[in-house]
Parts: sequence; C-alpha cells; structure tokens
Amino acid sequence: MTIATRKQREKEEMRSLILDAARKIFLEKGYHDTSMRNIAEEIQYSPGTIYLYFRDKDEIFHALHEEGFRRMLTKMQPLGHVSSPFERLKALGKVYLEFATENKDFYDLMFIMQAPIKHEADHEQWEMGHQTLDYLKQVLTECKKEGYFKGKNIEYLSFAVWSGVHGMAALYCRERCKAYHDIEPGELIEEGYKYLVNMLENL
Amino acid sequence: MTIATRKQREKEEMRSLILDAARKIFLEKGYHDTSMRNIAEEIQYSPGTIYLYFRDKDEIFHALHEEGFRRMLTKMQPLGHVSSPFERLKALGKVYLEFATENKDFYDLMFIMQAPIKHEADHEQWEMGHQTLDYLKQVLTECKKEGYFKGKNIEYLSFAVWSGVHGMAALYCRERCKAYHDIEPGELIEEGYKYLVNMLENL
DNA sequence: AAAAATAATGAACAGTGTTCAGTATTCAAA
DNA sequence: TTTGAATACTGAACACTGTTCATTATTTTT
Repeated sequence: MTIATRKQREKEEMRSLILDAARKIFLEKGYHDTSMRNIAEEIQYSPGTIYLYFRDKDEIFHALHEEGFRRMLTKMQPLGHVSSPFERLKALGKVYLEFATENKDFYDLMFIMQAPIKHEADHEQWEMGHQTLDYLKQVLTECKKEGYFKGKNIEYLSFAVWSGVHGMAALYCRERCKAYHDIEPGELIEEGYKYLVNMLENL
Repeated sequence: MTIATRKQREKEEMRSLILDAARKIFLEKGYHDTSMRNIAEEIQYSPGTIYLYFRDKDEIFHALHEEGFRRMLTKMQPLGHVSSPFERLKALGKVYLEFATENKDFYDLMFIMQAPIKHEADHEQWEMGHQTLDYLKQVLTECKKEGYFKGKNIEYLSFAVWSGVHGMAALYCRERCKAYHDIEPGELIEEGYKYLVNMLENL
C-alpha cells in the first residue's frame, strides 16, 4: 500500500516538474517556440520521458490552460463581497482585464490560442471556461433584477460584454494597441473600459 | 528597355504565382501547417526558388496581411454613400463583422496572429491598418458633430468600439463561441452587435 | 539472489525553415 | 553566331521540430 501511494506521488511530482518547466518556457518563449527537447533539457531528462507523463505537447498545453482558469477564478473570489450587482459586474470586468494584462501569456493560452481539438477531452477542458462564463451570466441576471438591461437577453448580452473586454485584452495581447502610437496600452484599456461601463449603465 | 521591363514583369508574375499558392494553402491549412515545401510543390518549383522572391516565410505572411487590408478597405468603399454618420458607423461595424466571418483566415492573419516584427518594415505594413482605424475615428468624429458621444474622447472611444467588434470576431475565429452550446456563432454575433449599437446610441 | 515489472533513454523517422555550392538557362557583346 | 557574363533554379545539407520504440537501467516482488 505505502509503496503504491509513493509511486503515485512520484508520478504526480514528475508531472508537476514537467509542468513547471513547461510553464516557465511557454510563458518565456511562447507555445510554438518551445520544444519538447527544451522542456526535457530544463528538467534534465530525455525527451522520451515526457511522453510517459503526457500524451503529447497538446496535453501539456491543456494542463496549463486549466491552470490559467483556476488562477482567474481565484482572482474572482473576492467579488462575492461586493454587494451591489452592477458594482460586482464592474469589478468583474476590471478583474478580467487585470488578469489579462498581468498574465498576458496565460490569457493568450486561454482565450486566443488555437486550442487543438484532437482529444475529445475538450468537454472536460472547457469546464473551467464555462464556470467563468456562467458567473458573468449570473451577475448579469442579478443586475437585471435590479432594473438594469430591461428586456435584454442574457445570452446575447453576456456575449456582447465578454466581447467588449476580450476585444481589448486580445488587441493588447497581440500587440495591436500599437496602432495608437502615443497612447499607452494600459491607459487605452482603462479609459476604454470606462466607456464600456458607461454604455452598460445606459443600456 | 523592353527586356528589362519584361524581366521585372516576370519577377512580379513569379511573386504572384507564389502568393497565390501561399494564399490557397494558408487559408486551407493555416499559417503554421503550411510549409515552404508545400508552397513550392504547389507551384512546381524547388523550395529554394521561393527565397529568390521572398526573404522568408514572414515576408509572405506580410504580403497576405496587406492584401487582407486591401480587401477590407474595398468592402468599405460603398459606405461613402451612407449619408447619416451614425448610420455609417452602424454599417461600418456590420461590414467589419461580415468581413471577419466571411474571411476568417484573412481576419486572423490581420488582427490576431502574432505578427513577427523581425523586419523593421512594420511601419509600412501597418499603413493599411492605420487607414482603417483612421476611417473609424473619422466616422466617430462626424457622429460627434451630429450630437452623439458628447464629451467623449475619440481615441478612447474608437478603441472601445474597435474592441467591441474585434472581441466578437476574435472569439469567433478562435472557436470560443462554442462556449454557447446551442446558439449559432452567426446569431450570437448578429444579436451581440445589436446590443453594441444600442449601447452606442445611448452613450 | 533471481525474476518480473517499471522507468528512462536516445537513436531513428518524417517533418520543418533556411542556405548555398553547383548547374542550367538567358542575355550582351565580339 | 559564338563566347563570356549575368541571371534563375535546383536540391542536398544543416539544425531544428514532435513523436515512437527497442534497448538499457532501476526498482519491486518472489
């Protein structure tokens, strides 16, 4: 018994070791510029070893994908303490954009990168994503109860709101904010978000 | 003289030939799954030949990038005939989203893909991008003259508007609309855009 | 201590972008 | 029209990629 559990623990430790190295290099050089050999070298094992713990590069991608959502959800925990629904919505957007700018590469991984849909494990993988989206819908529903968004459909509305913040985050992550030569991306997002909130107030 | 110009014409024809093949395969299999050998095979030349007409894969990318903007700007031409500025703004967003959904891969190339910033030709490359953004700002300014967007900063506002439509387009291009299981992406974008327009009307 | 099970290796495969010595073709001058 | 220079093209080679798998090393069980 004790040895079987130790084995399992060792297996998990090895997965962590690989994941730590992968995260480090992924976030340093990006997904495509990180090779399995790079990761193997980082942990001082042969490339083949990684394949004893992960089916392929995509499975590593998905593991980090999930980690990103866990981090985001953690960052959203404090929102429960905001009593007013609309204030909570405002704070949610702020947290979302903060997460995106502070964890650029995680955000990219989660919402922009082409997620390879090889393994049908996708349903599982997006579990976390749905949790986040559901939370947005919930907050919007609560806002509605307070008189906001009269006659608006929650599904469409949530998509519009999500698109609003995702748009800014995506333009930021993929360096398209540079189109505004003499305005800092941070300022752009901050002021842009103010207008988005303004628009939602009057909808 | 005549032979020198013929040479140049042949050179341009060859570039077109390569570009046509590259576009075809890029849009079929995506940028990363298209190899220089694939393109060479398509035009029945050796891989090395391509490098006599394009510095590297990135230069081909940038050529198509530019083509995308030319296509988009063409699609925007008829907007000049819409007299009311706000109607023009609405139509602009519609055209933008139509372009994105109808030319998914071009849109991806233009606004989502990590544009490699190797060559300092970037200034040139984004010329077209700026033209598009400038047009949006112009329309917004005209709307302002008609009483819309009182006291709003055009730079920030344009960013918010661009983010709104880009967000939808980006979620669509990278398959994140699937988070809404039983709503078609097309419907999502159409209805989401209605809300965005609604919001802009009341801003 | 021997046998079985597990873990790790690293060479090999088929692919990638890119380079460049060598060959074929086209052109200009004699 | 023939010769020498310029141009165009080739395809093997380089250093890389993700992935597999026979072989070797280690650990566990008998």
